[in-house]
Amino acid sequence: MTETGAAPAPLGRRERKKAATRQAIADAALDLFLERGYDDVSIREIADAADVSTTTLFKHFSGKEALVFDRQDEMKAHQLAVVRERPRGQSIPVALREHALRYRQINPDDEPEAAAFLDLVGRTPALLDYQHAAWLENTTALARIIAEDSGLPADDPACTALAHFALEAPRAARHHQDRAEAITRAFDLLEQGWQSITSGTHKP
Amino acid sequence: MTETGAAPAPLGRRERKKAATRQAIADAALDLFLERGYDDVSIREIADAADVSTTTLFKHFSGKEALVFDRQDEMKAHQLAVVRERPRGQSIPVALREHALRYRQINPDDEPEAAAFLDLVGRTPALLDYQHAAWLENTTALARIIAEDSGLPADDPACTALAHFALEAPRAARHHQDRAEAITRAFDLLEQGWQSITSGTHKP
DNA sequence: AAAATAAGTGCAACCGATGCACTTTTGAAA
DNA sequence: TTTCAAAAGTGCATCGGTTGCACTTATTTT
Repeated sequence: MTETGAAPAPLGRRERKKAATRQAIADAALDLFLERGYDDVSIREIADAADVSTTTLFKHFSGKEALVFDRQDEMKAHQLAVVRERPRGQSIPVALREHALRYRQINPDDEPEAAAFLDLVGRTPALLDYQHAAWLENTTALARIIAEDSGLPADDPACTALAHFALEAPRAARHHQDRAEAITRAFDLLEQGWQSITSGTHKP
Repeated sequence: MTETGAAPAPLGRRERKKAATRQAIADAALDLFLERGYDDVSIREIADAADVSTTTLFKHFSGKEALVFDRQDEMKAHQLAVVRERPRGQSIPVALREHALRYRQINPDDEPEAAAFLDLVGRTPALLDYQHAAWLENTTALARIIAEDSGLPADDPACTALAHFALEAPRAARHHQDRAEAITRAFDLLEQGWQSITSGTHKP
């Protein structure tokens, strides 16, 4: 009753509690994962650590992988923003390339949390797959942006192809020692092809 | 006692029985899958139908998906062969494109079994993912062929990128009504890019 | 105050998969 | 032939992820 303030947003007590529970679960999960590795932590353990039942856990998260990528939505939005707000004159493939390269460049001394997180994902195949699948969900949105930008029809298959390949580029570079260079070369291929398609060749 | 012949190949009784068991399992699995759908058939049912234990089943197949793609090895080999034995003068991307297009063109009236199989795979996400992963395992081999053919170093990232993207092309075309056209356009992008890379830039 | 809503609980169960100890078959050596 | 070791197969128990169901709370609405 005496609690007056603390209601800046239109969030009822209920929704706040829900959010808190969700956060508690995600935090507990990430702690355990970082400490012992993804595969060596069970759902039951996480639920115990967060002091909820496994049933409750699965009402908040669609699966085990989703516990790790709690904020994947933000990353996806960020990726699209990078393309939309790219410097004038910069091509879309280049913007995507820069984004891909930047993502891999986090300094362990600078951002230890982010580094540990990336490491966790990087050494867990299940997480790599999940992340990549989520990544690809941006294909359609990205294709639309490309189409708008180049004046092609919104459903032009070439736009989808470029979007898909660009999102796939980091994976294509996976097995090379120098990943950054491999990514660059993959994007070179795409950019050259894209130039040919959008400029010349159409009508001889 | 009266069984005299029937040992033309260097296959002992043992290996024949093993192969028979494996085949029985795969057949039972495919029958059930086609009849009721992949997700609605359990491993235990398949094992029962083939009259073996689940333990035995898993000694023959690495997982549930592997029951469906019993002959994936042949398909992979075939794919590489298509590239190696392509008509003189035909580029590698074109050979891959033709192969990709041909794979999708099976006439239900002509090859009902193959059609039913493709349909089963096509409507089961788990199987699509598994198939695609197996598909991508050809990336390295394909990259090597591309490198040899174009005189680039065997580990040139551009070759890996082209191989990866080409294998990815069918997926990029997934959401278009006219899949064949979408695949063609995706390969156009790759081919143009590849030409630019291999013709120009080498040594000015 | 009562009814409607939604969070959370507890439990049992299913499914894919694995490990272990055990029996049977089979190929070949003794 | 007898014997022996490897390999195939079995049975069972168990694990971890996931879901369904019936049930108790807490909060919101009427």
